[in-house]
Amino acid sequence: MKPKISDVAKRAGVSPTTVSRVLNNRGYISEETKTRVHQAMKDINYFPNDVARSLFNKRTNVIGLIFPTVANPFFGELTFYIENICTKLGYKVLLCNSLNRVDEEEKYVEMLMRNQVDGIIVGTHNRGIINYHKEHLAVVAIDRNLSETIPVVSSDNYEGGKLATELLLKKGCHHIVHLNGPAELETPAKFRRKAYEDVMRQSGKEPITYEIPATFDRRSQQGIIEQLFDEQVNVDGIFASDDVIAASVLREAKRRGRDVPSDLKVVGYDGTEVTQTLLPELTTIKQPVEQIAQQSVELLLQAIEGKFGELPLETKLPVQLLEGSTT
Amino acid sequence: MKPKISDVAKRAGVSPTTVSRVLNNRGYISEETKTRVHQAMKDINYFPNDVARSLFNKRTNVIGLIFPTVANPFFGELTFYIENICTKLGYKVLLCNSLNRVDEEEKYVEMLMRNQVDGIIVGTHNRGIINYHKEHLAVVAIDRNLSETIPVVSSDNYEGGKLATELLLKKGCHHIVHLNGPAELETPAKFRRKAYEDVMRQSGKEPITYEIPATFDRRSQQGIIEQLFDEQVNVDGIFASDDVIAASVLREAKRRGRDVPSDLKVVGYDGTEVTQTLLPELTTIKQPVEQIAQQSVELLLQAIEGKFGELPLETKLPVQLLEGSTT
DNA sequence: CTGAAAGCGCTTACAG
DNA sequence: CTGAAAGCGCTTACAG
Repeated sequence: MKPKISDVAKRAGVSPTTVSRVLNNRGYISEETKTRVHQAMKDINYFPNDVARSLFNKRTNVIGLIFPTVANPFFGELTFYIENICTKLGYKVLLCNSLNRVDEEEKYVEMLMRNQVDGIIVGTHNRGIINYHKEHLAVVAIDRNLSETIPVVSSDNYEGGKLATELLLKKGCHHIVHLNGPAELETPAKFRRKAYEDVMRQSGKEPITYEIPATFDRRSQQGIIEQLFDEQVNVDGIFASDDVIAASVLREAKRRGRDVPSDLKVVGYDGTEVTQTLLPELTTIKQPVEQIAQQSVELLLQAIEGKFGELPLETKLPVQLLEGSTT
Repeated sequence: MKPKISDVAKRAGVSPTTVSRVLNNRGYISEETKTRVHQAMKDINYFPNDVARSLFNKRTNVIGLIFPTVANPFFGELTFYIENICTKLGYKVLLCNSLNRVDEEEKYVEMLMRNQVDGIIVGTHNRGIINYHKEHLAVVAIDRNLSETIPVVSSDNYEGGKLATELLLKKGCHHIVHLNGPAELETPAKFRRKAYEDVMRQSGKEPITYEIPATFDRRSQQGIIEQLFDEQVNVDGIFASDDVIAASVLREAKRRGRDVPSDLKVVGYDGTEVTQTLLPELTTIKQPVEQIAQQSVELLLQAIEGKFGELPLETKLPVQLLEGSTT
């Protein structure tokens, strides 16, 4: 059996109350008792049971993370930073990969509620579920508009879309196509699309957007990309919704004998460390991943402390154009 | 206030005991009571508190994951699969990214213990800590020998190292260098090195291994790679310890005007989806990531159920050579 | 078929 | 400075 507080108490010859006080450094305790208790804890290799503590305190110091998949470099890196920051601040991270499937997300949210997490950071697209439980839940969204009252942290998507599109124009592209997630998702990524469309129209060009399903399913992504090449035979510039998609575009281009960048120019989005290492040639818009993590956690902790009204509903962080050799 | 079982009981006009029974589907309850209780739960939007349940049951259904960093595609993908499998089986995942730092791992293990996780899957190198707590802990290691009694799941590292080295030889390389983690870590990856050395010696060549620090620190990785190129001026084949390192090698080769594959051939290790998409040219040894996840979770659950003696201490899963254009 | 009581391991007023 | 009691929200013998 694992030792408990009463075992420590017995061995130190004090009451459980006193052991608890030593543990929490609360109230006055004589140095001598303190030492005896500490020694007893060591002797029997005692560790406090945080489950019991949480039950009493109504505070678990656990936060839930719901992302499509940490297998994607952007979410992997984001999760890494968030977890690190949380650990430093005494919070633990319960991880959920929903692949953007609505039914999964529903189950995850319920699971997190049952486990009494103090808050949730969400990077998936589902609006309804969170709202439903809102009263009891501190929530921050990353790059998703979940509701009118949930703070959103994101990169400056409009600026990113603008930088990407302007670069392609500057480099002489005439027939530029954009790949983006489904329009109905209402994510701030729609501002990437908006920027693309604005810039295109300003220079008298017709914007064309192909929509990639949100399910992170390679096959359907590949399908859309092939469709794009099939239908847009004159395409000479592609602004992809993320770097992995951009990589698939490069691959398909190669397969079709299109030379990059002379024949076709490609810009991605995200610019994670891994992408930068594996595919440094890719021109991309770099999101400030660590800053996004930092801001999200900070806002969430404030929400947990009950400072709802004072939280900024929108936090836009600066992007950076990284020019490689695909443009 | 969140509703609790007694609130449900009051509204349904029964005792808390009965509500608990309905919740757990235990014992005989009249259909009518069941319906009334369910209705009451709906009415007041009741969710069971799993913290209280865990306290009573001495079972949290949480498992801890300790990996260097989910920002690395291999661990990101592995974590994705593990989390998905766990969720299907009713387990939740508490995530820890230690970057292989021993002091962090120590803190993480203690944190997981305090949180009464049912088991831990470890993919970091530290031996001591886990042993210390062993009595109370179900543990499975991925690609790490943590102790003589902890089951290890890994890809067939020897076979992988053999395939990689033999391919480089077959392609006509004379001066092949291997990059691997620190030898003192005692990970099964040392069999990659062993295979490399065996194959080299069998063909009358001198094996040369450069050691990459385990800290996932780009700068020091880059330092070693530059050192390799500086010192091994005739190098015409490199077998890297993972795909990200291999990508850095390719980059450095380019910087130095070495043409791949005519001038220098490169083989990586891991072959994750992301690598395959971002850098399909890379020849690599593909680990069966999903199988590794599946096996690890299965073994851990068996360990949790107390079946220690019967567990295989070594599970080696088959690798696959993926030939790209870097060899 | 249903309920009152005790207890999971901890903490915090309250009393001394 | 220290301890006995009550309670966090749940579950499970035990009794009826």
